[in-house]
Amino acid sequence: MTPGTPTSLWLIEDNTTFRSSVARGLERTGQFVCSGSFSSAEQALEMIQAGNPPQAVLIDVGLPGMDGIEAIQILRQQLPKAGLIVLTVFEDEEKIIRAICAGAQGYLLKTAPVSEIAAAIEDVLAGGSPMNSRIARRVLEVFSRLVPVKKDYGLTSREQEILQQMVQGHIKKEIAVQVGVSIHTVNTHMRNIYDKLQVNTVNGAVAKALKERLV
Amino acid sequence: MTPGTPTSLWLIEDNTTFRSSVARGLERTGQFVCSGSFSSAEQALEMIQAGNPPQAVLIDVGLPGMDGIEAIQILRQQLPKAGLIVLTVFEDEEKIIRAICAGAQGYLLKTAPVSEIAAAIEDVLAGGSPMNSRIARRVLEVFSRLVPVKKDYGLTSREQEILQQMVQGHIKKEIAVQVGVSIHTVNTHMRNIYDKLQVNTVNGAVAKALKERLV
DNA sequence: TGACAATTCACACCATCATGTGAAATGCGT
DNA sequence: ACGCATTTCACATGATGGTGTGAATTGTCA
Repeated sequence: MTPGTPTSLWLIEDNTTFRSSVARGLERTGQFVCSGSFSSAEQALEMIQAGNPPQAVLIDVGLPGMDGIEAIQILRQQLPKAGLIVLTVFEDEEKIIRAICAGAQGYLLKTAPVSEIAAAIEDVLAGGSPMNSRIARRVLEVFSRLVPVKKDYGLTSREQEILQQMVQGHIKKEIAVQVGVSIHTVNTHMRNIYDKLQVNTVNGAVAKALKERLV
Repeated sequence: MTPGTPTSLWLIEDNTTFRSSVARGLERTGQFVCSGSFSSAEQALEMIQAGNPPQAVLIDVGLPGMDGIEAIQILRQQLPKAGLIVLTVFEDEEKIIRAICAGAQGYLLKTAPVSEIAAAIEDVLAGGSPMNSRIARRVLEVFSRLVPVKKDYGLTSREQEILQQMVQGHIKKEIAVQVGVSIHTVNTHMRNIYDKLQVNTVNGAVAKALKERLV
């Protein structure tokens, strides 16, 4: 990046001291110019109307007033071309997930040094998604929970097939027709499934199947 | 990390030249010792039986023979305590996702310098998930598409509570005791839940609750 | 205060499920 | 050829679930 083309930034952060500190640190590199500095999301959103959009936005999700997640959603809509980086203390899993789903492209901790923040901004604008690795771990955990590794309870293919039908909300009678066997057979398979999964109700089996992605 | 406690590593990579190069580079730091160096996943899996498991594994997913994804799954099961880092060329999205779902905790490009690989290993063992930022971007994109939007079926708090109990595999009688109401009340709530979720069996409700993260 | 949602409880009927018990056919590997 | 797992089917009984119907209480909001 040549000194002649600094990247324009917005900072949204209620802690004025911290905000100024980051702004000064980033500007000192010569790579950035802070064209907006706001203590609330509302202020930043007003500024959008005035034009002159930034190339990247650093936003704290623990803001007073408007919910940080909501702010990210709106910024993503209003500034589709801008890089959007969340700068935060270590949040709970749910908040991280929601921020990502809202459209955040980077996720850094406030403890990150200015050099790391600067690198992250460039990274986001180059098509990457810099993330603190501990946050990344959380993301991957949730991610793989959505599609976890199949545990092996030794279910046979027929048992898996019937369990899958159960997960789809069908009752035994329907499954019998669907699979093409008698209801007695379905009954027997269900018993064996219960034994193998160590449950004793349909809902227990369905819950276990979905939680552990057995089907 | 003191020089007296090097981290034991396995490298699984079919390109012998590259593998040796990485091994030498990592050992030269004094932080690591390559206790295993394999050109196929099969070889590594055999070694597991012999005991002496590594603290971390670097694996290429573009291996000949056994599918790299499958290898990761088995390694994750057999070496649950080991850090598992994928070292690869830039793969297609589907492969990245599957590797992560299989249990990979880090995802680096083969072009990464040894210093970055070394840092990544330490990072994984410290509870992080270092990822190349371009790969992270791909993950976030899929992620934000994959995570279901929490639909609002207008379940009341009591209904949510009872649905949650159902998901845990309890039967109505048990729920009545647990929640502290009569079984008739549980019955009524379940009816309303069925109406709202548009299902008519427990397993249907449980399935919907888990699939759409209602509980 | 009156409308409305949420929560609670009750009875009854039939459907469905869980479980004990028994048995037969098939296929696979040793 | 023999054992073993898988899959199939059957009968029976008590427990549990699903649904129609009705009603009382509580709290909230207009």
